[in-house]
Amino acid sequence: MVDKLISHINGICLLTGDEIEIVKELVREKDVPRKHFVHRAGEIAQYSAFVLEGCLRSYIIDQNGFEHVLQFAPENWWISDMYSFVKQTSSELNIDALLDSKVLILSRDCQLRIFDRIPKLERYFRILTENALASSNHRTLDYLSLPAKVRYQKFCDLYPTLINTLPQKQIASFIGITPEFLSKLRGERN
Amino acid sequence: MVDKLISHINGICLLTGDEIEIVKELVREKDVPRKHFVHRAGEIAQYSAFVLEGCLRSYIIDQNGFEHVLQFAPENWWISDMYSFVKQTSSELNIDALLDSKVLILSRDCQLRIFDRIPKLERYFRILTENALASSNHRTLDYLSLPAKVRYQKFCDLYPTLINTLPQKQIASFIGITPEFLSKLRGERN
DNA sequence: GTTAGTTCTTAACCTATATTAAGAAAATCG
DNA sequence: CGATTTTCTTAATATAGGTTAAGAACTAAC
Repeated sequence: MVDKLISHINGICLLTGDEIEIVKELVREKDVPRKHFVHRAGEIAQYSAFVLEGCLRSYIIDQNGFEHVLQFAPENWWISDMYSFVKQTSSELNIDALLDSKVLILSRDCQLRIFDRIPKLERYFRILTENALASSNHRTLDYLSLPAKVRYQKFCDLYPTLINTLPQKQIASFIGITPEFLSKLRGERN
Repeated sequence: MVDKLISHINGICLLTGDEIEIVKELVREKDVPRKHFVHRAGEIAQYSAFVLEGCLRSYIIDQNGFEHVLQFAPENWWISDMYSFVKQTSSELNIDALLDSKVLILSRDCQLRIFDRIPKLERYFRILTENALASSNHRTLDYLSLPAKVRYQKFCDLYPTLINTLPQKQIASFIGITPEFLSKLRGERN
């Protein structure tokens, strides 16, 4: 199963046989059944997770007890609380599985140490982070400038797979509206 | 003036004398008077800018002609259209100066080439990008979970300098409300 | 220092989206 | 399979924040 990560890395920068071995030793495989947590608010994020199967999500719970989804992570995505993972401070995010999932976990410690041994991996993560930032910026702009209906349409275009596998209320939460309002939008002709 | 960038880099990973020389050759200093552009929507973002003095901003103009601020860049910040800069696709953002400013510009080309010569700089940008993503995530969560008034208070706490130097309408745009509504919020007791 | 352009404030009115509630449909689990 | 929980829909009502407009307060430019 680790091969899935290796080929993801190879898609960005080619690893030698030795380097592949090192990577294999650093990550640990883990099953995450639906509704089980990978990380909880209040803790420091020690790990980043690469999704082999299934789908995870990160979200906060606000003062009124409502959940707000920051990220979905289907197959081949990394997920963590970036803020806590990078600054090693207490986290506000929860990360759990929306479907029965299988992940690889990598600790921040290992990650930083590996950057010195395999600079290619620093490049790999630099590129992933750049892409994530670019997407995040896009999402912010959509938020600032588009009404909910258009944000929903864009979500459907961008993540057609998720539309069919995830409950609508999760998607409503991601685009920043209530499930009731999303249901209403969907009910409207065209 | 380039020294300002050098010490910013040194704050994250120490450069040798030789490396400093290389950096100095790669960037170009540029004056940007208030209201002048560093980058325009429709073009591909060739450059990222490091602000030496003054303050820049990136923003989109929506279908109704309204501006929405994605980022402010006061002294010692980098600014670019990350999406366009990374993917080398046509940009939707404008970047201009809110105050008379002085910047250093670095092309994507140079940046990528320098990563091979000075891996330390790949690390520098990897770390900056991680931090930017962590902040961006935070902003998204605030957006999803907090009312405008609280977002404004957090902005004041986070960027006390900007509150005094920038017009309120720019700040309203950044936190995602109209200037009229911000004025109303500020008028309310406590 | 006058003029012209911005920015800020206030207030009346409007709208997108939230809230509440209750039933229908679907998914999960024993 | 039936029972229970979760999700989805619909509709009535409520509200945060937008729109419009007009005057006041700044700022910049000559």
